[in-house]
Amino acid sequence: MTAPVPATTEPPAPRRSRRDSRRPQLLDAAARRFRRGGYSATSMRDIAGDAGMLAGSMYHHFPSKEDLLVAVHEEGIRRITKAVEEALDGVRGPWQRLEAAAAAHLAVLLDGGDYAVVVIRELPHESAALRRTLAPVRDAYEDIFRRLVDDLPLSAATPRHHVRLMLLGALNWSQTWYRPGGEAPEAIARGFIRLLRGEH
Amino acid sequence: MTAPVPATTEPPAPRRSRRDSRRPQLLDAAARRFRRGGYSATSMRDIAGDAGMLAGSMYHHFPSKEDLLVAVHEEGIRRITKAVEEALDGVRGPWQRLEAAAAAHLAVLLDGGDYAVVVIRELPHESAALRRTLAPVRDAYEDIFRRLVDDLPLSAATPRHHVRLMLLGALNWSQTWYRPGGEAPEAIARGFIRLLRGEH
DNA sequence: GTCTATAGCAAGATAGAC
DNA sequence: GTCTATCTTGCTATAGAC
Repeated sequence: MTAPVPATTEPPAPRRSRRDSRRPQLLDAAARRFRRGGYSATSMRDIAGDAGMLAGSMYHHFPSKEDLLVAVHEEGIRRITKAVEEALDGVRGPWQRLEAAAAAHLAVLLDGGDYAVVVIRELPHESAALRRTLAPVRDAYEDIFRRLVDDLPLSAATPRHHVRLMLLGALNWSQTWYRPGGEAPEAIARGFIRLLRGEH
Repeated sequence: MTAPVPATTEPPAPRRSRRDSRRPQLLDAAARRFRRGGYSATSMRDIAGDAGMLAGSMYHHFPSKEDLLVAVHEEGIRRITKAVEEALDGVRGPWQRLEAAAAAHLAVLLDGGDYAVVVIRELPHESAALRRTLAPVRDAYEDIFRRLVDDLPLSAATPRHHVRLMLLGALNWSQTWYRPGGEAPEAIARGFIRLLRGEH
């Protein structure tokens, strides 16, 4: 038996019932549907059907459709934050760090599945719960990029918020034109950073 | 009386009944609602109410909700194309032309009302009719920027599609963070173009 | 934990009076 | 051209059997 050590990694993880085994599948199905059709156009029947159950059964796992959206958002932000922080680990040089973060952001957004796309595209105007609960978490994520841009060696006259907004806008918009099999996320990120550095 | 000259400007304009006077108001209301709440979450009753009529009455003007969305898109693309072409008129110098187009695009998107926002954000995954009918028109609009980027004096090694995608992505994404009263669209466009030119 | 069954409601759309 | 009234369908969510 493992002694009750003070856990530093792996936070307590909200205690749910012993075997809420279908919850991840429901969340996956929801993320996929929300991505493809949007939140409003997706029905609980759609999601339940994808997970192999009937609509009524979902309410054992999630109390409402809105809670489902919040859960997808939480998971999406968790994944994208983790990916970016891991990509930054050990990288030195301000431009190199910005490029690493951009590449990781893009990789999760374009190849990392449905959660991140929902976070980026399904804006919180859908739900008041989303705004209240998740706006701070989103802001915390954007702060990573704010700090990376602050570290760049730019002239004092260059408005740094333009750099951040331009890069994040270009990255986030990419999910509208990207098609799997095209240019790799790392290549796109490298290209965008090169342009920002004025190399052309 | 005007003789039936072969019209070159002002295309025939789909003949509707003599006094379809409420149609513009309905279209305005729809654009506003689609922008704020999204297409799926907006009901015909919402739109009709905003225009001061009941839901059933709308069907005298538009045969379906989807037709309403298509009409909003058409009008939005028309406005944004017109604004950019007018902004380009008489401007010389490849970077100056790109900046003028970017500023006009941004001005319509941020201060120009609801139509353009719907065009940009309410992507055609909503409706098969949108994809078929309007994808070519959207592509034609993007071609304006493709040509402007082709005219830039860049080294042969610079991938020009990165320039176009980065700029349009940054511009289109701006409607997620822009707040009226902040930096003017022209200033944002100028800042983005300066970054692309490598001036920092 | 999933099912059947259904309550309760709002949606898009139509018919016909005025 | 707008109204009233309504049809039909689909939705979220709940209750209770198994």
